[in-house]
Amino acid sequence: MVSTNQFETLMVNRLKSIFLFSHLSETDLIHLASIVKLRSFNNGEILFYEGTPSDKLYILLDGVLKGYKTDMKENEIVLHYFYPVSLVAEMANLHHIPFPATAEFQTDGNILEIDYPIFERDFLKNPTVSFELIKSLTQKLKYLEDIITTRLALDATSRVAKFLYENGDISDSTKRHKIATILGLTPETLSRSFKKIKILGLISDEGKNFTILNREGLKELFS
Amino acid sequence: MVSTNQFETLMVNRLKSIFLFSHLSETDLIHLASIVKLRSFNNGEILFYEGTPSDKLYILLDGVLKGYKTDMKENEIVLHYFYPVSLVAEMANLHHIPFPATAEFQTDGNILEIDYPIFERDFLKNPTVSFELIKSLTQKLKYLEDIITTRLALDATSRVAKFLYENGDISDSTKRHKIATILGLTPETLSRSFKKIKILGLISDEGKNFTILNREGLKELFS
DNA sequence: TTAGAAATTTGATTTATATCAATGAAGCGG
DNA sequence: CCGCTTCATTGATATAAATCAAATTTCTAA
Repeated sequence: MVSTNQFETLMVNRLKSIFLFSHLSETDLIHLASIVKLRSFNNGEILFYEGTPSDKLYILLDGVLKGYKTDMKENEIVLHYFYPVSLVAEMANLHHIPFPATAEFQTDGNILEIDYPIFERDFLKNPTVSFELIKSLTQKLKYLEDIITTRLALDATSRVAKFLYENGDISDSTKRHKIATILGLTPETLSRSFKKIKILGLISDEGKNFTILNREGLKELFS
Repeated sequence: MVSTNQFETLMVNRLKSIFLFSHLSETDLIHLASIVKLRSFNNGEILFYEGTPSDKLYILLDGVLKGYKTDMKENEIVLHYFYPVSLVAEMANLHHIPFPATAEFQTDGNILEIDYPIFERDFLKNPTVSFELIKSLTQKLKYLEDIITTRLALDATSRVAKFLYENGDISDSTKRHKIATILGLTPETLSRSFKKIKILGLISDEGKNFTILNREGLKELFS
């Protein structure tokens, strides 16, 4: 069996490999190691629910996490898919407010859970930490801006055109249902929009896969 | 006529009174004063347009500024009303991307314009500056989250109920048209929603002013 | 390889809200 | 105080996308 010290060393090394902590001193890392916990989740498990008070800061180390809100008809509004390594919902911590959305694992994954009050007191003033935090926050602002642009300013077909323009050939293997959720559409509407774009000659489909025939034409549809 | 030094002193004092810079050293303030410019705007003037490259950081000192995007039918999607003292669109600067929205003055006002590249190089690492920046960014994230919750997850009547719940009696003098814009509704729909809520007995109107009769009832409508 | 399940497409209908049109009420300058 | 302009309300209609219901295609596992 390994001793506490060995655990500590392992954790310190793991922490050092995370962008947010890469510039911390050895002393800081050891202190940090004492306030974090590694947790594993299975596909489908919930990390936290919308409205839950937040006193933990989460960093996604492995797996894919979906952040979503639920509307009046119990439909999911997907805000974001998180891929490792990301800070999750740090805004809630910083403002001491409940989590604004639900986070659900889409694959098996691992989370680094940090005791937030202590982290705030001892690490938030650190320039590298705050700089990385700023980067993460602005990235999230960009995502939300984009959701607003896409979902409030564009109609169904324009949203699909934008998606194709931005995600190109990646969409091949992605389930239509998932694309529909990302775009805030029903699968039926998505299908009809794909058809319109096909008729315009901007894409063609061989079987299940799309080929983009006219990328600039797609852009025309949403801008 | 005042000398350069007197101008500098005036500017330094003005800067010191801004939360973001209140903890800077005298040396820093003098340096900062050399990269800022004070600009006045009239009601209706545009500070920047959506899509314009951003190399200035703006701080709103006086007046009210409206941030909005434009949808496919040329409708405004109001993202935010800025009141002094606020950072404006810092996200664009931090990520070196074009402004994501248009900013238009709703009253006469004053802006402090900062040369961003120099500011980033010389001030962004300052712990107080970055801390205030984090606060401002998280505040904006909250606004955007709220827009998404309101505009994507709630129907018209629920949005109005939420607005009444959160803004209470303030709405008295506010033009219906402005409320409608904030909620992303047409004045007609807003009027019909008010009527529904009136029939439910949650509010009453004497002439132009509303009285909230059942605040908890309002909450029930949107949660 | 094939049967059954799941995903996608297509068509018909419904729904919420925008739009269009008209009327009524309130605020304002003379 | 009056007429004019702006704002708010009400009613009728249009529209985009959701929902409901099949039909068809694709995937999967025996």
